Amino acid sequence: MSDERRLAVLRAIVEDYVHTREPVGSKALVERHPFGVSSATIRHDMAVLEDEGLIVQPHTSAGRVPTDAGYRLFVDRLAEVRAMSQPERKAISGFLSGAVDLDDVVDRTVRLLASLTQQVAVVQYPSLTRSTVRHVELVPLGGRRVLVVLIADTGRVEQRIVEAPGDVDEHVLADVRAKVNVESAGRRLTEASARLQALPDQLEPAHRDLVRAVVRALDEALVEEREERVVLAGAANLARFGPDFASSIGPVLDALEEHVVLLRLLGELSGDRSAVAVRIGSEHGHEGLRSTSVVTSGYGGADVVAGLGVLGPTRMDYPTTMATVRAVASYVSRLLDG
Amino acid sequence: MSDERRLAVLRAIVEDYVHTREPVGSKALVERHPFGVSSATIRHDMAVLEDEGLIVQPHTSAGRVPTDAGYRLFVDRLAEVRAMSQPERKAISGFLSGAVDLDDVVDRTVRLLASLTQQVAVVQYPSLTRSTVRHVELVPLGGRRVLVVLIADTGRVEQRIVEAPGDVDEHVLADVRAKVNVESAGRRLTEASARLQALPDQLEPAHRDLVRAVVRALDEALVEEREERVVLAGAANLARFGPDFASSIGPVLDALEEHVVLLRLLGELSGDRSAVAVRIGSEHGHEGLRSTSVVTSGYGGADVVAGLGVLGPTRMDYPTTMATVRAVASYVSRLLDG
DNA sequence: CTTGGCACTCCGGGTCAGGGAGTGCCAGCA
DNA sequence: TGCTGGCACTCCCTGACCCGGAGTGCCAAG
Repeated sequence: MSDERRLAVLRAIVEDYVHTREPVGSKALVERHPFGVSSATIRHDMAVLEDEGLIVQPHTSAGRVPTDAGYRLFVDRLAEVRAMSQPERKAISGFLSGAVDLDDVVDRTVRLLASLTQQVAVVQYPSLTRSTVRHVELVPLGGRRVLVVLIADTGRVEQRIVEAPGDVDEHVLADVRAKVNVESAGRRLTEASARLQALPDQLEPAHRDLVRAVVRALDEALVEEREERVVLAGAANLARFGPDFASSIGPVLDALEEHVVLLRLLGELSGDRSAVAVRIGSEHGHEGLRSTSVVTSGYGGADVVAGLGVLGPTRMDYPTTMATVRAVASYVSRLLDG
Repeated sequence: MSDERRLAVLRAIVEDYVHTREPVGSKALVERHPFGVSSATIRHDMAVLEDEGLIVQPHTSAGRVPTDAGYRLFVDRLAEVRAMSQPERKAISGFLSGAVDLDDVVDRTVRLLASLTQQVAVVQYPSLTRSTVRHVELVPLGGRRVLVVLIADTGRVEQRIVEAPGDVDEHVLADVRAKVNVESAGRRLTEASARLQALPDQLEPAHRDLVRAVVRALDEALVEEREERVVLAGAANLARFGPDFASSIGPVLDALEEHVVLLRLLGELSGDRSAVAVRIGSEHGHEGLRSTSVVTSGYGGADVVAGLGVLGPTRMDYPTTMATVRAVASYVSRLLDG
């Protein structure tokens, strides 16, 4: 039994199905691919592939369609990741390099991904946890209110307004600002958080409550990560996935609105975070995303800080999509490093 | 010709159609509504209403469906705006009052609107142009880079990083900061912008370039308004609008992603900006939104600064939707004022 | 102005038959 | 052992057809 040909058949089925969107039969297969054997032989191979759970037929006497497991095998062993052409690379770097600030980078990235892949794109904001504190600024807003601004080295800015226990004195605040910066500037966020915890006790009792309030606000921004923002684009492409997808569109939109779900998808990157990861159909535990696949990659320079990716039908062009995601991730990383 | 009854018929058709989602015929109409006349009479009225362009029949020998003009008349003259019940009001204010900052207010508002109306909700961030400057902060980031932070009285914060012509001196920066604040704090943004333009010339030539860079950054944030952000939620509800809506879902998602379109919808508020406005079907010029209606209202306290609203099928429950939008807008306004 | 009656239209669902695509199996062959 | 052509079978899809129901427009009479 030619193990090799069977895999070639699987690959052909995946490719044809992605292309035609219709179950592919043995006859059509031998016509389009030079296997050098007859359709009967292919039928035999198909029967075996079906036994192995890699393909199914929607009805008796219909062509075959890949299962999630089939796509998985295709991705793991059969797909040659397509290389991007020179013009494509030019277009990507050109479009991204026009960005003026971090928000703009994220915005352009997500739109670029959506339009290149014609799927739904998701980009996570560079996470705070892995980056370092560049500066902390405290701005008196009058009365007892103080604006706390945290600037990370990724260019990300977080702000909180805190209510001090009593009226805020300019000079005291300047003093606190200096001390907070000494403890946190240049350090990893988690480390900064730890050092700040000890800060109130080192100061005069009269200022402790103010410092506690400030530290609490910083801590929220530093540790809680609750502001793990994601941006998405290309939701309209869902409608282009075809009529067979129409029934899933509601649940998928639902899932897309739950940013927690998206963050989980982006966060669960295996081993090498900067590699492209693919999760197919039911592989990600979410019910509403059963008929979709997600192609993700980490990005953000040497120390990978966030994820981006696209979501499309399980019946997607994996090689091209993976190539695009990888290329975009690498360009964004380069951009943020520089 | 009983003009009055004809309008009652129109109202009944709208209400029944919204409820059943199916063309409504003369017979079903007299069964459900106590007109006190026979179906033949109603048929006559319907023929007239059709002549007037208020209703149409999808095919010969089908029931009638309201046209955009029919809905328009319904909204303008026939709909009693439903009052919200006490528990509903409680729920709204309760949910909104838990917000911790401006982002949170906007976020909660849009989600609340979406879940109350089961439609797509849109909320515009309070606009900068109408508000005043609370404070401008300049933070040296080391080397030639300066972070410019603009705080508006709405709680909104804008930041820009500028590249100074040369290395930045702490004291010079403090001086510039003080001068900038004198010129801008407490003033309308447009006014602040104007005054800042003149600032560079009043300073020592050595600092002019730095000041110019800072002023340019502020001006971007102040005048360009390019950051007119909108947030939306409930896109998944599009799938619930029914199968007859399925074909429009793609174009609508497209339109939703073009924030410019949404801003236009929210911005075009007539006369009394705090009143509820309704735009039906083709009334808003956008092709992709032909089968949707938009219910909007301004919000943001005495000086209305932004818009919010919902988007749903033209076949929507206008009275309830309008009541909800009005209630939410008024609660958010109260919240931001306090 | 309203009403009952009537003829007419058209949609939607149900049935039915035929063609096509695809399958599984088998016997024969290299 | 593996490949092949042949064959019978299954099932979907399409189009044709028919029928019932809901709805309409019109009309003549109250």
